[in-house]
Amino acid sequence: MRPSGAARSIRASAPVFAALGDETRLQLVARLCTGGPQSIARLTEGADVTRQAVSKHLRVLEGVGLVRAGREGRDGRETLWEIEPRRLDDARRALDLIGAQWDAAMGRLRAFVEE
Amino acid sequence: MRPSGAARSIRASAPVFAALGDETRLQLVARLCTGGPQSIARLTEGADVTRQAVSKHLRVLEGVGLVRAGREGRDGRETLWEIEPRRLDDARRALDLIGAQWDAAMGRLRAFVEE
DNA sequence: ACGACGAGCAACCCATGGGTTGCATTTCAT
DNA sequence: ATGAAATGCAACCCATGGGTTGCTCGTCGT
Repeated sequence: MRPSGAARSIRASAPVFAALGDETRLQLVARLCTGGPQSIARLTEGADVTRQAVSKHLRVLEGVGLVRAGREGRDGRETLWEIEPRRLDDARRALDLIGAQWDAAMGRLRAFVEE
Repeated sequence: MRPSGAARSIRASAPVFAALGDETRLQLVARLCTGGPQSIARLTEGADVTRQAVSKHLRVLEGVGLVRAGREGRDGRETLWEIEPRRLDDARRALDLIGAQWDAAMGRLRAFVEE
């Protein structure tokens, strides 16, 4: 992959990091991972903010594709939200890419010094 | 590691994600990885913002430990900024942790279904 | 049919954040 | 010594973001 492609791919994942950058939101995705699909009401207990705040955060996470409003549970009034693990992988890959570039740079440096 | 420990560790890395969540900042760390330690002036070319903006962003990155103001170059007036790759690893580990919890949850689900 | 539950919508508050401009400071080159 | 380069500091602007409250709406249980 050409560096410019990598750079584009990295820049593109900034919104995902931004979404993960809020403590409440990060906690939400963590809970959705451990606890599986959950309703807003259930997510609100344990979060120290209002249900509305949780709702907003879910919309943000949905906006960057980290979370999805799944099919409703058997209870018609509640909606179950679930993680979209692929997006999580994307973010991880971006970090891997950056780290790899760094490692490559270190390798070049060592090669240069030992030359 | 107990789940509560993992949760704490995950929450703690929210600021790092927040720092990476800005496109300009993410680009900065990418460039610092590929290009090695660089001065503010050099980083400013190629970034479509003011030198002051770049400076501020570097402070932010420094605040979360993603970047360090290294020893000055041979030119006494310029300061070289370099990546702190350990912090990058921390962030990656946090994502791994979340992903692992998800995978474990999926494993439990499959086990339950196939039971 | 009525009350409780889950959730959406809208308005509002205010702090933070990204960005800029202007000026001061140190260091280097000539 | 004088000017240019690299940076810091400070004030300011304004948009966004996280949070709340109040109300409405659909749905379920009884």
